Amino acid sequence: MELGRELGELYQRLLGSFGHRNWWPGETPFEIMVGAVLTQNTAWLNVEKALANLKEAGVFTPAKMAALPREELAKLITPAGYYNVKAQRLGNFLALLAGKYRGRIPSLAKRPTQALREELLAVNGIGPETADCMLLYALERPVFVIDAYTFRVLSRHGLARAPYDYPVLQAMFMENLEQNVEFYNDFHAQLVHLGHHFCKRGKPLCDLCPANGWRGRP
DNA sequence: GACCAGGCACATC
DNA sequence: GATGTGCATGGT
Repeated sequence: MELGRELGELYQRLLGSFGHRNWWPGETPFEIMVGAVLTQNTAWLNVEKALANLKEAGVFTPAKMAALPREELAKLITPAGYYNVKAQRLGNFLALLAGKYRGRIPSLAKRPTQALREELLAVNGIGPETADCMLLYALERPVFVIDAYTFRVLSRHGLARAPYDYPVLQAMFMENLEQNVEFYNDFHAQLVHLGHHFCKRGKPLCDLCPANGWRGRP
């Protein structure tokens, strides 16, 4: 049984059930990158409040955010939780952006994917998921994003086993599927949607789960 | 009032 | 190298 085919069929079934998810919510690459940090272990609804605060305060540009005292930045992003940690992490990212790219996302976007990924991972506070969200959703690079939902859904569908291992799971997707930005974008979004609404602990298996009727065909 | 949410870094063994 | 812990708000 071929993994790529199985994953592809899972995607088709998700697409058929939910339609295109149209991710990532956010109007600019910068907004998506900031959102990627703010959403770390945090419900998106709270991230939206923090983003709205930044916009209302008129500081939602790389230069203005970088110039903001750390406590003021923390105050604005309070609704997103872990606000002290995240203010520091955003500061670290903004420092990379300002220091190496003159605060310009288009300059940063000229870097090749792997080099950029390593630069992002070198920022304290940007781990693999945050970096890959930035690469896929803000910069449109064909990088598959793994997260807690991905692992949960795959486990429940018998396609992955503990322990949670980011590189292993990522390779599962990228070595068995076509490396395509639109596809990766929507597939990950579908997995989050499924995990969020149906594939939860304490919930019965949804009709997309193998144990509840799904046998690998859409 | 518990439990969870689109992680990550760091301490400790 | 594996395991545990701090960070924090807001919705269900």
